[in-house]
Amino acid sequence: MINITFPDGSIRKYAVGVTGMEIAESISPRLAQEVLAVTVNGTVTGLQVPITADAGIRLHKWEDQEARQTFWHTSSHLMAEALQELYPGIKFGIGPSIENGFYYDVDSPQPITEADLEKIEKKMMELAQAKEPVTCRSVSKEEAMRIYTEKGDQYKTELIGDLQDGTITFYSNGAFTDLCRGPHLMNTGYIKAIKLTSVAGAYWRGNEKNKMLTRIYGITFPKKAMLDEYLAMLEEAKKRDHRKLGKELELFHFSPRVGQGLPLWLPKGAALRERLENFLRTQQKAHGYQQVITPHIGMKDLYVTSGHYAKYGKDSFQPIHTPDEGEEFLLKPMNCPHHCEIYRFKPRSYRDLPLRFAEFGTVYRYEMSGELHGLTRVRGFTQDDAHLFCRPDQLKEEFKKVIDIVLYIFKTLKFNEFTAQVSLRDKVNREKYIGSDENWEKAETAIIEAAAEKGLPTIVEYGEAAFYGPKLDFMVKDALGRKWQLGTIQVDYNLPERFDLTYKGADDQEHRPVMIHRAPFGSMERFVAVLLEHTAGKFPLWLAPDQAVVLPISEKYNDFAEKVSNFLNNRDIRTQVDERNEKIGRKIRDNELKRIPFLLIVGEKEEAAGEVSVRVQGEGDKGSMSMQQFADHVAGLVREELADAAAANV
RNA sequence: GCCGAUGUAGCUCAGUUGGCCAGAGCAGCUGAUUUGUAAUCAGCUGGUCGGGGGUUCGAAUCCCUCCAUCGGCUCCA
Repeated sequence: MINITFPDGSIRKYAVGVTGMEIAESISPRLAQEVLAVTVNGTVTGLQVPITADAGIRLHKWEDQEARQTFWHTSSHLMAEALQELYPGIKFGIGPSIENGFYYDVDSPQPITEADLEKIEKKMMELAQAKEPVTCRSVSKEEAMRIYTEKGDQYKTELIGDLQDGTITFYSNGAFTDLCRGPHLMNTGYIKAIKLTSVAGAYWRGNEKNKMLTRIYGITFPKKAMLDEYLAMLEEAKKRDHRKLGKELELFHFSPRVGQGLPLWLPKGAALRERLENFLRTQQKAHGYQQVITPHIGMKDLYVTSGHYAKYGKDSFQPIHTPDEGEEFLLKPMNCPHHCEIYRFKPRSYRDLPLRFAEFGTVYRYEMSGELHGLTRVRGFTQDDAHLFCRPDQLKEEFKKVIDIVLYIFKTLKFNEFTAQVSLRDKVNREKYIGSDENWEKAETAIIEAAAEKGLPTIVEYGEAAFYGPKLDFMVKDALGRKWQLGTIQVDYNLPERFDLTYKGADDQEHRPVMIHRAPFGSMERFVAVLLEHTAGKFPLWLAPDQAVVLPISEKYNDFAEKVSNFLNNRDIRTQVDERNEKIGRKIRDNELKRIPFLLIVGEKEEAAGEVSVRVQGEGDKGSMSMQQFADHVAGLVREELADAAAANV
């Protein structure tokens, strides 16, 4: 007998070799129906796998991520089974579960397009309804290799080559057998709803130089209703797409004549951006930053010195030549070298440090055409950049202060769900980075310690560092759950060396400063994009391009409406008048759709009393109040929005 | 850049197997209406059917090519 310990601490005895499913059945038939996977001693496994020794277990229902991952992983095998039947000769790459669903990379003799998905879904459904059991067997590396070599499968043999003998397992469902670590569902019958979402190309093993395979994405559910719900959720998310909202709310526009990836900010978008910039400028001023301004181009040599040219030069916009071809300039792809030259303007003393140079610097990068994406990935954008030059002993404190600014901004804008990612060098490919190991280690330590001391939960990613130093990146998701890097803070020992930056220490010796690169928004473009998707265009009051629109009942009250508008604009409440010759219902509808926070209806009553009738966006009529009362109300709300965050910024 | 899909008026979309001067709603303009809390009525304007080339008696529709967009991959200083 073996002891099985449950999460609540209770212990039951079972025969050796009991499976997760048998345990579930022994507890209740209902549980046995709902359970999809089991964690045994911390490892998720299939319910069909025998347990041979004392163990702690947790049974997973759909609500648990572990159950869904197992469910989707089996779904990818089910899809593979269907594909194998429909496309004889097809070869398989990898087919994992992902955050929402699964995919399988395949190399098919005949092309598979979106038109084929329905056919594949139908076949999958057929196989699912057969409730084929999923079985597992261990094989030796030699045997595994032999099986796939016989099939002439270059993909699986390559994968097996990287595996250790004794750990190799095959999973089968119906006629399909796959090299796989598991875990899997008991059988394919759990899968009741199937949607293959898209086909895409994907390089084998993620390497651009390898063959491109066909990746088929899908998602499955144990109930039909859950699929419908999921699809409805996707539809909702599409409504929040910043590209759609940007058009509807007249914030920005892309013109093919200007060029792809080069956004044109419309008046309302520019107003929004200006608010954000002013907000940050104010913060930075309070934190001892000084604004600087630098040109949009610089001599090529500047970027050769910084090392950026060697790294990105050939993939960038090509140099601009002077008419006599004597000199070469680059469109500024980053601000750091310019700020280094500002540092070099005069000899610096240890007493001057830290120096904090901030600039809303517009930069241009030649992103490959397929990488462009709305405002989140563009070729011309403005960084809310700053470079902090400090003494080594000031580094950690400075870094922590920057974390404070980033958190303050996220808090104010209610980005409550973000991931703080420590981006370090690739563990193997050290040649992609410049600078000494010693400096890299110092920089990495500074970041990790500063984050820890701020109590900031972080994840660590290798290979995500900038080529000159490690970063702390703040990632936020868009409406469809895609992660984007917004804020970034970077430690750099390299550029100060390359630009030979020094300061005179108290010891009368020259010393090397450390540099912090930071951009709390990341870029104005990307930040506005993510903000749009988070708020669905309902910006906080302090940011709304128009805070109130006055709606006269008829043209007779246009003069009074004008008066109200002037009154409010004089009190810094951004107000417009809707003077169109339309019925009030129409004006309300149109301005509600434009997400105007306050609509002020004025007619005979209001004019006589000197009042406005207030409607709150999405909430309807709130009754009337005097112009002064309304102005006070709005000012109070704005103060609250900004003060809340200030209070949190200890 | 790579794989796949899409591209019709400022916006959202119809356009049967290739066949009369290419349609609708919204927006815009003009007029009527002077309106009380989510779309007043009427008329008008507006389109090289993404660009270029080809097939055909005839192309929005079929083929080639380029451009742009969308979903991925790769990349992201």
